[in-house]
Amino acid sequence: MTTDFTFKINKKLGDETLARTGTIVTPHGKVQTPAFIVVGTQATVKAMTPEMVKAAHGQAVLANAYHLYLRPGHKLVEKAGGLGKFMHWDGPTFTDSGGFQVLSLGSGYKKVLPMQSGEVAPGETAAKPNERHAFVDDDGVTFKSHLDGSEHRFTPEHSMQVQHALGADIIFAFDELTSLMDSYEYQVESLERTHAWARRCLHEIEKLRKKDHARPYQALFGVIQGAQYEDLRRQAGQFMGALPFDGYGIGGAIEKDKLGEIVRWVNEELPQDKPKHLLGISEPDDIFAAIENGADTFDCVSPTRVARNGAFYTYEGRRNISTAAYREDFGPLLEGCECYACQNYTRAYIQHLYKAKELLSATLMSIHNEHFIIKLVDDIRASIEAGNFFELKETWLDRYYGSPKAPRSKKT
RNA sequence: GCAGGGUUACUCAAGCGGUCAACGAGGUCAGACUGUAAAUCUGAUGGCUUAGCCUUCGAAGGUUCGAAUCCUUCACCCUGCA
Repeated sequence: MTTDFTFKINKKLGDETLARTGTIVTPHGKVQTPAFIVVGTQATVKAMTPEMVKAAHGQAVLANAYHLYLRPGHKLVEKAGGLGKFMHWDGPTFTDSGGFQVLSLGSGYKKVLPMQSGEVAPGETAAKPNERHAFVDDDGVTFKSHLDGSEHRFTPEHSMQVQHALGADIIFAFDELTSLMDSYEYQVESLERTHAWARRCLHEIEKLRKKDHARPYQALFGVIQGAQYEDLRRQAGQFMGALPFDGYGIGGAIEKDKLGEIVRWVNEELPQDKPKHLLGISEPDDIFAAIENGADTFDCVSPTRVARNGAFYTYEGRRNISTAAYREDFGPLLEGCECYACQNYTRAYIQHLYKAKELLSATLMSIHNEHFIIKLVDDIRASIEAGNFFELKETWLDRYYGSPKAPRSKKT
C-alpha cells in the first residue's frame, strides 16, 4: 500500500504568526492551501452542479458520513465507485465523521451551534435528555434518524467503516462535539471520550487499509476538541499530536471572540508539518483569524445556506437580496465579481427569482457566495506568498465590517 | 317586484354584545443563519408625543354603561322565484 497523501509547506509568513501556504496532495488531486472546502453534505453542493463548483474555483468537496449512511447508504455509494464518482466530482473529497450530528441532534439539539458561552450547572449539557435525538456513551452514539425516527448506532469503528466505504480522500475521526453551553466538567469528560475514540479510529482505519490495500489511500484527520478552554485545547493538541494522524481537524465549540487564540493554542501543540482543517467556519473575520494562526483548510455550510435564504456577500458586508433597495437594481450582486451569476444576472432579476421562490435564485446566489469565500481564501493565500497578508487583512476587514449598513458579525 | 345570502385592514378570511386595533393565511418590510433535521427561522405590518391615547370592520342613523357584532334606512354584489 502506498501513501499517496502528502502535505508540503510552501511558504511561512514569518516567525510572528503561524500562517503558511502549502499543498495537500491526494489521490484525486491537489489542494493549494489555505483553501476553502465546499460543503456537499448529501453528496451534492446544494443547488449547484460539480461543474458550477469547479467554475467557482472550488478545489475540494466535503460530504457527511451520517447523512450518506442513512440515505442512500454508504454501501450503495461504495458500489457506485465511491463518493466522487457517485456525485460526478473528480477532485479531492473529504467526509465528516458524523461527529457534528452528535451535537446537532444531541446536546445542541434545536440550539444550532451557539458561538457564545452559556451558563449551565456542573455536569449538565445544553439539551435535556428528553429533547434530543442523539445519546452519547463511552462506546459510541445512538441516533434517532431525523428522517424516520429509526434508531442507529455510530461507534468510532462504524464511522471509519462508513467513511471507508464512501471512499473520500480525507476522512475525520469520530469525535464528540460539545456545545459552549455544556459545563466544564462535561467538556473534560467528553474530551477523554473523544481521545479514546481517536485511538480506536486509528486502529480501525489501519485494519481497513490492510484489508483493501489496492484502494487509494485515505488520510485520517484527528479532531481537536476542548471548547473554549486553553488547558483542554492544549492538552488535546498534545495528545492528538502524538498519534499518527495524517492531519488534524480543529472542531467543536468555538467562542467567536477566541477563535484566533484557540487555533493558535492548538497549533502550538500540534506538529507543524501536518495540515490543519478548521471545521465549519467561513465568516471572513474568522477566516483571517484562523489562517493567521495556522489553519490550512476550512469548510462551511454558510455560503450556500445563506444563499438559499437570500443573503449574498459583498466587499461591504453581507446583504439580503429581498430588500426593497434592489428592486430596480440592474447591476450584478457584486460589481467586478467574476462569478457566473455576476457576469450574467442582475440584482433585480435575482430578487424576482427569490421572491417568486424560483430554484434558480438558490443556484445563482450559491455560485456567487461560494465564489466569494473561495476567492477570499485564495487572495489570502496569494498575500502570504507575496508577504502582504497583514495589509490585506486590515483593508479587507475594514471595508467589510466598517462599511455602512454592513451587518457586523456577532460579538457576544 | 318577492325571498334569502353577503360587504372586515394591502389581499383572502375569522369574529356574531365587553377579554377586538380585531384569529389565521398570503403579501409587504426588516433581520438571523458558521463540520446542513435549514430553499429555514424570527420580528414588524391603522395612526401617534407608544406601559397610554386617537381613528377603524360598505354608508348614515339608532338601541345599549358598552357595537365589527343588535335594529332602521340607503348603496353595491350573489342566489332562487316571478
